[in-house]
Amino acid sequence: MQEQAIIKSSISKQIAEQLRNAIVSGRFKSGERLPTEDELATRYGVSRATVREALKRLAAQNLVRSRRGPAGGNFVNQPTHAELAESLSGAATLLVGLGALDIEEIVEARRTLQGGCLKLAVVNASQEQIQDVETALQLQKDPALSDEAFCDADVAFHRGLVDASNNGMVRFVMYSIIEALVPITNMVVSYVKDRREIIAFHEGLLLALQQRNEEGLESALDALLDYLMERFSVAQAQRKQHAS
Amino acid sequence: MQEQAIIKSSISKQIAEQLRNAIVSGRFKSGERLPTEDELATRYGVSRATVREALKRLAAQNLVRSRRGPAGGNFVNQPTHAELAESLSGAATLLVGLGALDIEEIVEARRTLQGGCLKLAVVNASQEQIQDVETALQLQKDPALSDEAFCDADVAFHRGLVDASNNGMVRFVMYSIIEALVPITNMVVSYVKDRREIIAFHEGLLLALQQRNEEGLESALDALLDYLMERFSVAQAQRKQHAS
DNA sequence: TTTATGCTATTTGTCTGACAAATAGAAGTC
DNA sequence: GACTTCTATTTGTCAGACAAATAGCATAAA
Repeated sequence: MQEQAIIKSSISKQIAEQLRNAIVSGRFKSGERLPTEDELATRYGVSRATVREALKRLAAQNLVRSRRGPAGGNFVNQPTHAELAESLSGAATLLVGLGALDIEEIVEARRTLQGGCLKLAVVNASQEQIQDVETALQLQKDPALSDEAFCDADVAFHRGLVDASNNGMVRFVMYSIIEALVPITNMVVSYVKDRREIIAFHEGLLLALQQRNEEGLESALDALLDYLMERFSVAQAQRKQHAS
Repeated sequence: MQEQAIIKSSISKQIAEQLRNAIVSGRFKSGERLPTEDELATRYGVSRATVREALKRLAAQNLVRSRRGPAGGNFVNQPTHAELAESLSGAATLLVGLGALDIEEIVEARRTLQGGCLKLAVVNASQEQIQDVETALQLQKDPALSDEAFCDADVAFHRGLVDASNNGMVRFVMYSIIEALVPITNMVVSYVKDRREIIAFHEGLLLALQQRNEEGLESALDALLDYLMERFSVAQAQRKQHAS
């Protein structure tokens, strides 16, 4: 006898909750196919439209994927690291966009948490991971890159750096900070046309990682953050002037 | 001339993207009302059902809230800290539930990142925040608490600790780790019936915070994690035995 | 035998139109 | 003035339909 309580939220939301619980608790395993929408509809005694709204809620959380066709359906999605990073970065950019986080806070957070992360990296980084970082840096060096592509490459570089920590949770967490920093990099890159300095910092980081030199890594990253903050305030001032 | 590319994703997903961008970029301000579903439908040239699926995707991210009635509609939602924490914890528990993160990783992440966080806390914690931590601990001491309530109080205590860092981004990030640790605490609490040890560790943490003793904080937290890990492996072994 | 082609059934994606439910505001009533 | 009632607006849900993708099978061609 479960107390189903008097529920005030919409049916589609409740169904989304139930399905979500079923997935998280393992009643539907990863990769498995959910019942068809029609069947869910009859099972819950609602229309397909309602079921679909529930499924779309889950899809927004990358919990289900859907495919059409006879072998299609709604599948429990094992979120890839990329998708996780995407949803995290979504949350982070949202916070920045809504002004719930300010730039100083984000930079401070990065400074605060990077130490431990880098410590892990120098211990755990595999040769392959170091190679990945190097590759990312090479890509970033291409002068033909648009500003946007340069920033993407920048994100890839920093992600590579935290990937080297070889810890999924740390990665999960640091990705969101990296993403939150994107607006800064963006502004600096587009106002300060010179990319060489950023590249130089990155080369320093890579070198220190290759030498497994923790202190070098920390000071290089600190210097990069100093540089970004300084240029950022300049760019911000310029933009303010333009606006006036 | 924008290259609109050949788009392969569903219309409702695209609309969700567009609305999301409009919100994040500030074209719809926080608290503002979006156009009615009917209007969005005609504006995008799709049916209301499609618009609704898009809106439900956003609702799942706590980006919009909806109310019925003449003064109702879909509103841009400034996510509260609680809602953010909720969606983060959702992501974290999901990861743990799906087995994408294992316990050792999470504990290692906590060890890795706590240092910086505590450093901030000893510097920035306000009297009020210290008081909040103390209150949370008092609540946790109530022997009448159910196991579940005890774990909730545990989460509240640790959240209070990271709140003391006074940095929104750090908080955002550490909340997810705290949440990911819940399954451990849960298991330890329900198998090892003695709560006094956990409470004792927490008292040590509180005291060190009050004294703004960073090293004390770190070692206390380390000890707590050691304790949890040890009890956790015991509990896990017991459970395995039961299962066999 | 192998490859190519088309058919068919299944499932999600979208549309249409309708009604139910909530509710803010106006109008009417005492 | 306080209360009730009515009305218009908007989201929530429903039912049924068709479009689009696609896996599997049958068939035809090489």
